[in-house]
Amino acid sequence: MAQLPEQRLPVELFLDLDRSGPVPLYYQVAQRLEQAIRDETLPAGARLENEVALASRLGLSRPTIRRAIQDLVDQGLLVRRRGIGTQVVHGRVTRNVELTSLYEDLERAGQEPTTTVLDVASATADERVAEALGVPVGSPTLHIRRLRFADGVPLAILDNVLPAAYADLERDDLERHGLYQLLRARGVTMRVAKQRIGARAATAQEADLLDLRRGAAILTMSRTAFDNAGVAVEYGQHCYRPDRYAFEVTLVER
Amino acid sequence: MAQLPEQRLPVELFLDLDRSGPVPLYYQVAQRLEQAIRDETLPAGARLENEVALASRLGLSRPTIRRAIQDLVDQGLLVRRRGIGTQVVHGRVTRNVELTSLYEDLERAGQEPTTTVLDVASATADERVAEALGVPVGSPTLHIRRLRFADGVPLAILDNVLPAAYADLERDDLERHGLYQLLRARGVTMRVAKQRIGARAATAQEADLLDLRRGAAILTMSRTAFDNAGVAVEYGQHCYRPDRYAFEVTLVER
DNA sequence: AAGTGGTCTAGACCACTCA
DNA sequence: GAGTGGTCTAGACCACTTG
Repeated sequence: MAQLPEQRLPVELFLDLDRSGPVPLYYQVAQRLEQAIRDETLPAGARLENEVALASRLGLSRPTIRRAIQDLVDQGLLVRRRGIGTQVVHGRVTRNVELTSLYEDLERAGQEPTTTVLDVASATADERVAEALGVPVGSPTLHIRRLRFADGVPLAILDNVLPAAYADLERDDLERHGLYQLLRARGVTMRVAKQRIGARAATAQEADLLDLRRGAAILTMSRTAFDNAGVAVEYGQHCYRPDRYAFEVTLVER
Repeated sequence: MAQLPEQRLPVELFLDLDRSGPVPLYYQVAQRLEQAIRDETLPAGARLENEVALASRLGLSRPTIRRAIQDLVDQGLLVRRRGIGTQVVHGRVTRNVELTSLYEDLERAGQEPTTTVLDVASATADERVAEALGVPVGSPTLHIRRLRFADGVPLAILDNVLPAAYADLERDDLERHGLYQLLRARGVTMRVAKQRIGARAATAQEADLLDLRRGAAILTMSRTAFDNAGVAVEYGQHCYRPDRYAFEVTLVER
């Protein structure tokens, strides 16, 4: 595969770094590099200037530059080889799957998300829920069952269980906003999510809700999300219409 | 949620750090911390000793300790909060989904993977393949179609396309080893993979091969993998029996 | 031999949280 | 105010790749 020559990015790209604001320097650098990759100022295969030179040219220390580059490596945009250099990965640039909710994914994709709340009820944790949330069996919880539409077409059935601390979530709020939005508005920060993605045949009820034939294939995802204290915030079991939704994942070897 | 007291890990855990060998110090530290979490020496919710104290106690610099901790944060095992400290995440500890192949996943799970090669043939890249591999339309490629069994039960149909550089892959090798094993044996290092996971109904042929009813739900995954030069090595389209396979993914907010 | 990224050090100052 | 993680610096030495 053709090895493109080293690319010296114009310093101008980095002239507006803000050293006094709250945004870290490595983040500002990473943003500008990412932009250069996305608009193909740095095309696939291009070799980056070496770290030491780049650092000195931008007036930053090498660790700061390294941190910026590492972030892009972790996103699958760059590849580093010792003794060789840093290059832009070939292949289409995909958005990173961050810890977002379906609602936000749809908004970003320009599809209009709407929600019908099928059920909101207090309940106690059975064994499965207790295991997932890390609470004792029988603990009070809130069960939510929603139907999510994209541009008016039914897309997913969302079953969620939350610890009782969030029992004051209102039906109205859930119709108008995504669950993660509502949680964030109460100061909860989701930090880690463990997901399991599978498939199965739709039940009669699911097929009915999603406007599918009974027994049609559906995509399933179960997830437990944890906040920045490491405590489970939410356990969800979702199923999606596979003709309208898929998961994108980028894996990077560290 | 209960906040467990600070946990001072015994220095003994870290006494056998090897400063002369090729294994980085941060990696050795991360391994020992991970082990302590997995065997619940550090139980869920436990607070770690602060970075500065830990560094001085182990005779390492703070950046080295930070790097070790960061690795575990990226794996979803630890959570950090400024002004508060570092804690072990609640919830079951899951193995990290690394950039592995199905063959290796099965081996690690103790299921015996076997493979039937359905077809191996040279071909030229159509538009879809060209796009995925980043090669011109019409480029020579190698198509491979395999049926993968776990403990003798059909599990997945694996369709793969590779650049012509790997056209010498033998049917025999493919029956006996995983594709990624064979690639690694030729010095290829996979670094980045972009996957798309979905579902659909099985075709008659797929149902036949996987021992399912026609129209049964199957789990699908398409993937492009890139080597450490950022060049596409493999494009795969796989489908799985959903009653015997699912994808596990851990997401971490950076 | 020259050039690259990988690791490690020893500090410094800051922002945030809690009592 | 004391303690925590977050950022940043300016070096150093090493391992690896290429010519």
